[in-house]
Amino acid sequence: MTSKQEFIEKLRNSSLRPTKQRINICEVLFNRDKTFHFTINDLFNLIKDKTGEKISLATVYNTVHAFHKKGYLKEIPINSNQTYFDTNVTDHHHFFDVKEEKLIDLKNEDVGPIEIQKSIPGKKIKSVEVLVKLED
Amino acid sequence: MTSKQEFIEKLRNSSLRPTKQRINICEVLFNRDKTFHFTINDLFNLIKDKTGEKISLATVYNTVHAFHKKGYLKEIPINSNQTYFDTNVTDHHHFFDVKEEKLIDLKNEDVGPIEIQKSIPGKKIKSVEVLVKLED
DNA sequence: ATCTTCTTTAGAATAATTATAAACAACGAA
DNA sequence: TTCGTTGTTTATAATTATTCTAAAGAAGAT
Repeated sequence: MTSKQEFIEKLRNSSLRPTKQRINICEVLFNRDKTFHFTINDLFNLIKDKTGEKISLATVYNTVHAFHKKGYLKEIPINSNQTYFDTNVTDHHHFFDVKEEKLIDLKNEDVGPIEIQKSIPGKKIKSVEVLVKLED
Repeated sequence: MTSKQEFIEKLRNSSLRPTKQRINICEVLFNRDKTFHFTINDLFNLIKDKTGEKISLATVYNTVHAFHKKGYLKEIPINSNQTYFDTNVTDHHHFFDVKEEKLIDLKNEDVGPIEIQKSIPGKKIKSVEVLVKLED
């Protein structure tokens, strides 16, 4: 359980003004034990349900993008009609159950180290992500 | 160089009627040495340029989806505004240049072996794909 | 307090994709 | 070949996720 005050500090330290909306989003996203996969729409509905306060969809987009940019959220690379985000920003990978359209976390120790032996001049590696598709 | 006749047979064998449009798409997609990454829009423009015949965007969508379903195309799992497809349906990995929105193939030997040490009961691994995002 | 800057917001704009339904083309049987 | 059936193409409309806009509001600094 993280206190509201800690979220406020975290936001300030990130040059993000601690608004009511951002604090609410923090509570929904980061007051959790387990990692959390979500879409913008999931989050939008959860905020209404959990905080009882209304928020604009645009603000959810703005905030998620801001958090993503600051490295507090990670985008999960799967093709879907909606973009998925993950509160677990540590290097880790995913199973994707194709039939059930469900994401499952892979702990880092579940996947051996990945060596990339090719490089592109002028570019550096930003992330290395594995998607393991599952079938029955 | 694959002949038009071979495409016609391939289509028939897949219970897809060999229409002029589908054959044109086959020529653009599969008459190649190297693997080919594309979006629907890329393909739509290429068909106009290469065959000189007009085609409806809806037909390109229909056909790409049909080919994907039959396993002749693979969807590349990146989050982008557009969906990318690949004519190389074998397991392989990709660089994605985030700035230029460009995909680059990684040969299998460019990536060390990937060990997945977790399994989900009742499910088996269908594919293991690595996406390496690049930045400047 | 006041001024500046950042943030929220509703709604409009954009853009990829999917749905619709009428015209058309391929197929198979007679 | 001709006819009837079924599958396909097409233009266009509809849908949907996301981004943009510009005005109102809130936070921070002086």
